[in-house]
Amino acid sequence: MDIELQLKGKVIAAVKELYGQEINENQAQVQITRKDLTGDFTIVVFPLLKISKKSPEDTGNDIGEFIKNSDENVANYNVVKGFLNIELAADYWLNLVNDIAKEETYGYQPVEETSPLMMIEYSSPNTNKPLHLGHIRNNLLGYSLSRIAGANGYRVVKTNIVNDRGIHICKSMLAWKKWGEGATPESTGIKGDKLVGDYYVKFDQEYKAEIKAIIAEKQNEYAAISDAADFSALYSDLKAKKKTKEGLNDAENEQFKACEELSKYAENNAPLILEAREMLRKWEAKDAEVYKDWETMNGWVYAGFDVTYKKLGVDFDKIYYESDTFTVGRDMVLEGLDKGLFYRRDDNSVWCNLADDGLDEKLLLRKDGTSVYMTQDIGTAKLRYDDFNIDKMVYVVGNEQDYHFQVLALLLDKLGFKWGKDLVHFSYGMVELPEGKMKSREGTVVDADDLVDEMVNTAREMSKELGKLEGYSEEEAESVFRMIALGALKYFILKVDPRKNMTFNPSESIDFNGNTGPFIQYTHARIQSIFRKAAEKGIEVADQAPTNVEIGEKENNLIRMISNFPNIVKEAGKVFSPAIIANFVYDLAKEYNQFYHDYPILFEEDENKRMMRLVLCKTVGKTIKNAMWLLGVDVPEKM
RNA sequence: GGUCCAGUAGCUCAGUUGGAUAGAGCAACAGCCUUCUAAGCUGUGGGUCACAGGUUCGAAUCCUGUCUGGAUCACCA
Repeated sequence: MDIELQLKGKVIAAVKELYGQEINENQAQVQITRKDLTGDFTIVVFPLLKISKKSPEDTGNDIGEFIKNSDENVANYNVVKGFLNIELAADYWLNLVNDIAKEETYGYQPVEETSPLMMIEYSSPNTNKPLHLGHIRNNLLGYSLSRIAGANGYRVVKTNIVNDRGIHICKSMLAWKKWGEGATPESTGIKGDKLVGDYYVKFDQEYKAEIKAIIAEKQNEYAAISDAADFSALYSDLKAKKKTKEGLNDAENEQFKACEELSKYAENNAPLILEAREMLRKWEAKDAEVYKDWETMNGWVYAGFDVTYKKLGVDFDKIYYESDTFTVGRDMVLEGLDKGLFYRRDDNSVWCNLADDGLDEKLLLRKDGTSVYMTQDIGTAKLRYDDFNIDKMVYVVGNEQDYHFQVLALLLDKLGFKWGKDLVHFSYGMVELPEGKMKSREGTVVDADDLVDEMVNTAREMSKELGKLEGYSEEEAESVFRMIALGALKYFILKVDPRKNMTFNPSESIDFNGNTGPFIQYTHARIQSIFRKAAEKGIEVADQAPTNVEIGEKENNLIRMISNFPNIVKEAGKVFSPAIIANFVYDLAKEYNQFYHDYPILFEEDENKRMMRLVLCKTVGKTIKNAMWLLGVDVPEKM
């Protein structure tokens, strides 16, 4: 029974009884009372003044009196300005605590065989680079969302699409072939994904050098810029100026065009890129040698990714590889072409016209018949649809892909996927450094493994300094350090509204005090400590609280907060936001710590009060644990 | 240029189905451990909610315009 709804009903009944008018639910506004005022729920009477034809105060008093007389849960009321504050009886709250105390999975809805199935795609790495901070946000969001969806009654399949194919892999492979001298993760002791990433960087460096050389050689063929001393400086100046309001004048425009043309020529004709493209062609033709190298290098990368995923505590139920899906996508597109959904241009490329939906034309197959990004996503969708009976598909992908997913939804719908039209692109913001975006060229990328390791080290140092893990074995202590480190990192990332860009300052390490994961974990550990002490003292904690006790202000606040948890879970599931859970559990922990500070628990002399507080502590602890679980964060018994 | 997203304290962020005096944390300063874990608690200072209009009993929240930042509009993925 939802007390808010019940009060709403009372308001509607009161207005009918007192003023003889039917009002709808929106006019009966019930909200939680501000903390600094007396009361539990507040009814806003302003919308009712036109009906009552009385002052706000009189209207409030009328309705308050009516509700007090007709609802046994209501103990009192008061009216401040146009706000009617309702106070509920202590019994009501204590019964609520006892209800909550009975439920082990408090806040979660049950999942059955017949529950709808939600597939959540996240992570989706390329196999040419190790995972970095941006991927961490993606992974943590995806993982948390999968748990939130589960708590909202969905069967969940966590999935990952690995972009293991394409020119980027060939670049790494080529550099390794040329300069690697047979290096392997074993021979160098370097983690597989890092090793492959190093060769990707190596390729880029050499490629840039070649481009520069070509530009130097060909610059004099472009009249507008032939006498420029520094090509790259000129080009970037022009680019910058083009973005300003002033724009470029005619002469500068000529120069700009020449720059663009020349750099494009150089980029497309550097020997290295030509070689890489040749390699991609060979791969598509299943050339034995290229294929073998590709499998080897990808194998290294997967081994490296597995380590990182494990470190982060995320996993998948089903992994797809683009190398398996892109041909399926091509077939789907060709099928769509037969059905007249798409069309072929003179140059043999295949397109879809989305003008009716307010969008552009979109390329689906290149003129040489090969797949693009979109083709691959269509193929992946097909395979997934064959494998699972998907009711809802969620893609956790950065907001830079907003347009892509808008198009994908339309295409999948046209191709007849029932979940296509309302697939969810869970679009999250970028992680930025104080100076702006992370740039691999400038070495400002924050590596995922390094970051986690650093956090664990900090947690270890801090814990040892505080010396609170006496009696724990080395192993047990290590697992607590890891729990705290990950708690700090995960909470730091998940507490921010996912849609927004967020800033991460690597020079200021992630905090362990204040609004942080460890603060919440600490609160949980504190609660468990009380129960250890209770056991020592021989106090047995009952399952249910006695109901014939008074409750204080902070106790009342706590009960109100935990009773709201199921609503928070629903809301988080509805709008796909772990941040809502994170902010809730922080407020709860903060409130609990105040209670803990101000109220004696084990030292309370009144036995009934003591038991009531103990049961309350138990429900708070459980709520914290369940909320943190939804974020993918474990809570320790001791820290 | 078109489209989308954002702008709240020195910094990082909450708060948007319109509601009361806009909240936390960090940083600064001042307190609280001979009772349950001080990774805690209490207090002080810090705000033109980007700007200008509008809608109304009431706007950080909704609408319009402007400014600023970001993303996107590829035969890259």
